[in-house]
Amino acid sequence: MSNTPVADGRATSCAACPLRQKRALREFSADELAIVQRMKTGELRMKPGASFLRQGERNEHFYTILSGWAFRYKMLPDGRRQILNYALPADLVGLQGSLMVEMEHSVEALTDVTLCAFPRERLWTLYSNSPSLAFDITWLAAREEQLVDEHLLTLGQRTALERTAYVLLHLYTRAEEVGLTRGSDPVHLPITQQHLADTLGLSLVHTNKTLKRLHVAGMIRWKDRLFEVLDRQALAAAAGGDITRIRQRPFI
Amino acid sequence: MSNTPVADGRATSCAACPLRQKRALREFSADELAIVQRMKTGELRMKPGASFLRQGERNEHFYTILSGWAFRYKMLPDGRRQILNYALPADLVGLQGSLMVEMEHSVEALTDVTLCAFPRERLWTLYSNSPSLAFDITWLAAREEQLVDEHLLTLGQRTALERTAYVLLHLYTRAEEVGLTRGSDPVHLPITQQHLADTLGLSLVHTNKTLKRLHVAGMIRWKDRLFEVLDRQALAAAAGGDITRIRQRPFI
DNA sequence: CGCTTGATTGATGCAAGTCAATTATGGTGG
DNA sequence: CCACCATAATTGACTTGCATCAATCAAGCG
Repeated sequence: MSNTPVADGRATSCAACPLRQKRALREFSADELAIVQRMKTGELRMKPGASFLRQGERNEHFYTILSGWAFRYKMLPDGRRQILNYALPADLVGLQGSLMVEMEHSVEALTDVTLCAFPRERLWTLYSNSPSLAFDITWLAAREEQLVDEHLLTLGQRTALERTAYVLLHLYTRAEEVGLTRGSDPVHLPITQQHLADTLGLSLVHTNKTLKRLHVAGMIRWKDRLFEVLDRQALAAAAGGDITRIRQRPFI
Repeated sequence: MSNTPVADGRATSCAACPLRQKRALREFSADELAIVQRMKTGELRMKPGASFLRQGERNEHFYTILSGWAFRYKMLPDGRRQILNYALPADLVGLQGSLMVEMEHSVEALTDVTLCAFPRERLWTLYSNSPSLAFDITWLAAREEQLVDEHLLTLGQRTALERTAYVLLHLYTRAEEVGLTRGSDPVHLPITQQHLADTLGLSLVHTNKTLKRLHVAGMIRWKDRLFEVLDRQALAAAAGGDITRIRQRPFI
């Protein structure tokens, strides 16, 4: 198999994928690159607020996030919403809907999002042609579950203050991991307090008051979508332990 | 490859695996059966209360539950415990610990448990030799995440009464799926109210009082480890929607 | 028979929810 | 340029769902 970049009308060739540069992501062989390239059908752009995967619907593609932020969520019939997790660049979304009959959650864009699309049928081809990539996909699924496990511990056992500290530190750390911190500290955190409340399982008002406590204590600054950790030690302590970091990770 | 059952000192041959009978589980080809058989190193028996996979430790095996109940949980340094999910026959546990460096949660037996053990290195062999089984493993990982997602919605958004109704209905349904209902109705539910409280993220006392409400309303009966759904309609309504059932599922 | 584990119940307190009003802030059309 | 509107953040007053504390009861069991 050739390692020549495939030239085709698509926006980006996988060999030139900007995500490949990231230190946190594992290297691909030329073979693997070619397989992913052949599986990719194109790119998709989403506007903030667009739900591109919806609970109850069958989805024909799954996606890797090339750029932007999104979030996975579930809703109850009466409108209560629980945000399950956030999806950042290099994260895989919609895999569940490709394996099962239909999606059991929805995914919505928070910023302009660029997605790399793979048709669900070709997942099977990938499993037949590349055990290593199949392994990576399982790894990503297991990693996602691990994050949800941690979130579950947070909602079930931590107090409002601990929860808030934990989730903020978690988001900050993940943004760092994929190089979303410009320069030193502040990250662009494209969520409202309502999103945070729906993540924490708290009311909007109480979320606001808890944030204020963290702010007054000098641990964080969050203004105009810019988020800054001022005292990581203290924030980690308030969260009840630091965040589990991932060394090297695969992505498709 | 032969479809003759492999005779070797092990307790059960995979071809004769009692779980194969279950309607809910997908059929295996002779090839697949042989591969699983070769991967299996033996069986393990656990006593109630034994934690056979532990948070922070590296585990050399992952397991399929052949019989019995177990639960996955995480703990905070100060002892607070969150039960993430329960593991019933045909469920896979410890996969995460085989993919990642170490376990991020623990698993403890609730009853006598028989496990089918697979060494972590052979997972790679399986991915190389059987795309279909690799696919099944990913399916199981995605399914587990789906269950945790639902649980997260429950803890984040549902009230104590809704939570309790939901989790009980969930457990009952899953027990049904793998044929744990003897005769018609009552299931052996091998958990204490403390387990349930740690699952729901509620205090023991409040869990007890909420159970009583469901009992008084004539929806459930739970006495001496025997659990019965008396009014499924009402219980589902109290839970805020019925449980997502799975038609056909794979297992390893 | 006393010990331990689990279930049950009442009294009291507090963390978080709800209600309601006010203050930015930015967009937009007259 | 400004009046108008919608979205988001903030704050105070009041309410409540769930936690905590503290007994009591029931059942197995060595």
